[in-house]
Amino acid sequence: MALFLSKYLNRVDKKGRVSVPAAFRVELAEERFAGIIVRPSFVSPALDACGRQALQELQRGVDRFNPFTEERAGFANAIFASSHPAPWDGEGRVILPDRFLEHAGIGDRALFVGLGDTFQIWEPDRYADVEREALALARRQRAALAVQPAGTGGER
Amino acid sequence: MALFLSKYLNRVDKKGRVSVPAAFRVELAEERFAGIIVRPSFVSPALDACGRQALQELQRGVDRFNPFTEERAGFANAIFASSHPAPWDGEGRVILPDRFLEHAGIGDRALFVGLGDTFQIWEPDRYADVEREALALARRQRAALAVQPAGTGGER
DNA sequence: TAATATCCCATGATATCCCATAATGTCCCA
DNA sequence: TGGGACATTATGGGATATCATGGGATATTA
Repeated sequence: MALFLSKYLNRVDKKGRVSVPAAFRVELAEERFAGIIVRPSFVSPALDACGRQALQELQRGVDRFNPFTEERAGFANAIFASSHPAPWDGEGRVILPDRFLEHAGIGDRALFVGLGDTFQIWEPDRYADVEREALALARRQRAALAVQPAGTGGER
Repeated sequence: MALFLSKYLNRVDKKGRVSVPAAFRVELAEERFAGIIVRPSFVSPALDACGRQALQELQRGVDRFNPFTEERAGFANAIFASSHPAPWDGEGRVILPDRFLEHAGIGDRALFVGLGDTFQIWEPDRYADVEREALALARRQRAALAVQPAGTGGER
């Protein structure tokens, strides 16, 4: 399974292209689809990204709901309609839709942030604040992480 | 299997033609029938669409009902009788029946919305409301999706 | 034969491909 | 262990292909 680590700051050129960090591309090398799936985060001014397989597994999750129900439609809209496939070119660059750049406030710099099985894309300055808070929270709650027995997890 | 993602806003020209987004056509490239199957959604002012194969799978769902029951007839009518095959031309455009356009309130703009294994076609302004509610639902109920088995998560 | 749909070609905008380059990393061997 | 050769990466830009769109000409159908 993919494991996205560390942070990478890349430029958005005037054609709108950004390099996906080589380390992230390696994690996705097995995928059929040569690129990433991006969507605006529900909760932050940032973009969530992952490989296509991860979304296909979500499809199975949505399939559990009965067809023609509001619940199912709601989730499908939130997940699939807002997710955009961004294939990369020969150099590993993708183009992000304008509406996504606006959501994240991204201009000509994009910060790729590894989050384990997914990663995010941030406007660098905005991320700096969030990171400070995240670290503080992690310090306060570190006990909660330590005690989880191996394997049961599933919850995040 | 086909996976329809993202949203695409296309124009309906005065001949009634609309381009099916290239990304969607790629998902349907394997199908025998070169086009899409469309029907008015029976819950929203929108059109449901998919490839021919997906409809064949719905057929199997309907087959579970006993023949000659009202239930079965009801679904069969709702699904098959109201489904219209729309072949695309050399440029990937289809013509939607007038009564469908009326049902969805579509004038000269059509928004194609990917919903995973199917997609919908909306009048853009009408869809905006749906999207807002879907995102609100997703924020509230994030957990319902994240906990799906296999532990792959992917959602945050 | 009228109305409609299909085919075919043209066009501008946009994305993709391809090549070049500088900077950084990596490797290998003295 | 040092240092030079080589590979990889991020980045830039020009040429090319694709896409959505428009419209005329031809074929279908009622």
